[in-house]
Amino acid sequence: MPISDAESVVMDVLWRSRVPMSAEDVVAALASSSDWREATIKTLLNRLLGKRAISATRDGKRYLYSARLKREDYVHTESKGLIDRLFGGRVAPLVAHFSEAGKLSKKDLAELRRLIEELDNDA
Amino acid sequence: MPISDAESVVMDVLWRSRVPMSAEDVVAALASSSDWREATIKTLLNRLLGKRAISATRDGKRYLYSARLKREDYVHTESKGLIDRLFGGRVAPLVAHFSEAGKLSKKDLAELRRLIEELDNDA
DNA sequence: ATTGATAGATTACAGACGTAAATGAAGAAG
DNA sequence: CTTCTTCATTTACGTCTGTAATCTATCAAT
Repeated sequence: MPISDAESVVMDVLWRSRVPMSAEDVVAALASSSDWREATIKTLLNRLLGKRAISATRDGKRYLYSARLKREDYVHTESKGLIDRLFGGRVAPLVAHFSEAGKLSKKDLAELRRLIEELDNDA
Repeated sequence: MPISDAESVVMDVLWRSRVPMSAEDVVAALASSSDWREATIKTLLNRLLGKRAISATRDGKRYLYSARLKREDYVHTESKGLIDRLFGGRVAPLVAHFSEAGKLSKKDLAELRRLIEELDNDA
């Protein structure tokens, strides 16, 4: 089952914490960046449980939630999906697209150069 | 308004044709790659009209549809959205991700090398 | 003019999503 | 033991999506 946009925001909170979090913790973590009511966040936690993207272990009265889906896997699925749909499944055309749109920063450029070089050296 | 996945499949057909197409043409173009009923495609065309992503000009009995939203713009919105959400808004980390996952083909590598070189030369 | 075909417009309907309120159960307080 | 509090679970509800069927208007044929 795919993780929805709203759900992924909650996942982000859990991914950032290496420790299991209570619902209250999650609510607190999102207090500044979102204006979701607590009930909304509870719903999202439950849907994520249903999708088995997170797990919950009882801690007395409440539960502690932690990510079960790995961020890397999520990122990969999403990215591959987009690259398959829009760029024929290859990464270079995406980079070319951003290059042509003038959307490659100096930093990007430098990092890409370093990456390529590194790959060339070790292949 | 965002273009949905199903709608984008119809857009693809229109993007590929430099000529306006009738609904029947679109149905024909999708016959092999999808198993949508004609009614479904009509619905999608109408929704795209509603979103003003395509335009229709009467041609006797029927309409001829053509893309109004440019593919480049669509691709850019989608790609930027993903890169912002998952890679801090920069392209290089996405490439790094695929590199680490061992998902950069020889072809990708070569193309990236060429791209970087070209950008270096002209900057 | 009536009838049949055809293309577009309207309606349908279940599931996902964003957003949340209401309810229920279990522990804390008195 | 009864009551309050606090979580979690259930229910809600409008919109969007995927997927179509049906209705309607118009053009062609008789």
